[in-house]
Amino acid sequence: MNAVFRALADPTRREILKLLRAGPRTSGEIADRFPSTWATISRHLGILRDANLVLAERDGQNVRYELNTTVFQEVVEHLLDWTKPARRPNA
Amino acid sequence: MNAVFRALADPTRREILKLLRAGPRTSGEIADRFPSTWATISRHLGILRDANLVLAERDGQNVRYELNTTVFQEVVEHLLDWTKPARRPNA
DNA sequence: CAGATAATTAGCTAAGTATCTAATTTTAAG
DNA sequence: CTTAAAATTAGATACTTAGCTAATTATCTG
Repeated sequence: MNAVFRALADPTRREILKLLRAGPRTSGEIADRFPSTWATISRHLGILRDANLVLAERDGQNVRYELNTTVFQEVVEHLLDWTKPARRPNA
Repeated sequence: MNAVFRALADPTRREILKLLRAGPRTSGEIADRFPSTWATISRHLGILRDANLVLAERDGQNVRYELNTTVFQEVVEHLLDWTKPARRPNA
């Protein structure tokens, strides 16, 4: 879970995730949309992959990335927990 | 919103938030629970405060910190958006 | 296999951050 | 006003990370 939060801490990576909401994209398609180098974007994608926020699948010469919505759900549940007081009312 | 995600990226800060789920705590009470120095915890609290994840209120010699659940809700809604596909089904 | 395209990895640098100790502020009590 | 307790801020250092260029891997095509 630490990797997830660390991955979400970078604005470029959050933009990548936002882009992927529209559907799977190849590494190159994603890199085209950002001012950074392809290599830099590739590194970001690696971090998102390690955090399991995206899934990667090679398709010939291309690598296709897509959102892993399951992990998002987990993060949301994690945070929702924090909006409620803890079980024991020991405040 | 960037400050919020950056604040959540640190495990110590997430632990502090978890602790505050049980109710408001003073700076000293929080610092006691962690191996780091009081100064370090104070700095973490400042970051959480800047991100609006916690609210601080001075009470005599003490400063009382409490969760700002409103901001948590916002983060959750932010993430929930990402679990659904974007409006235009242009995948 | 050779060449081209897609993508990642390696190595480096600059900027950011977590932590510590020491100094400073703030409030309360004698 | 002086001392003490609570908390933050300042300054320094070690570590991490985002970004670049260059090199490398992987796949396809002729």
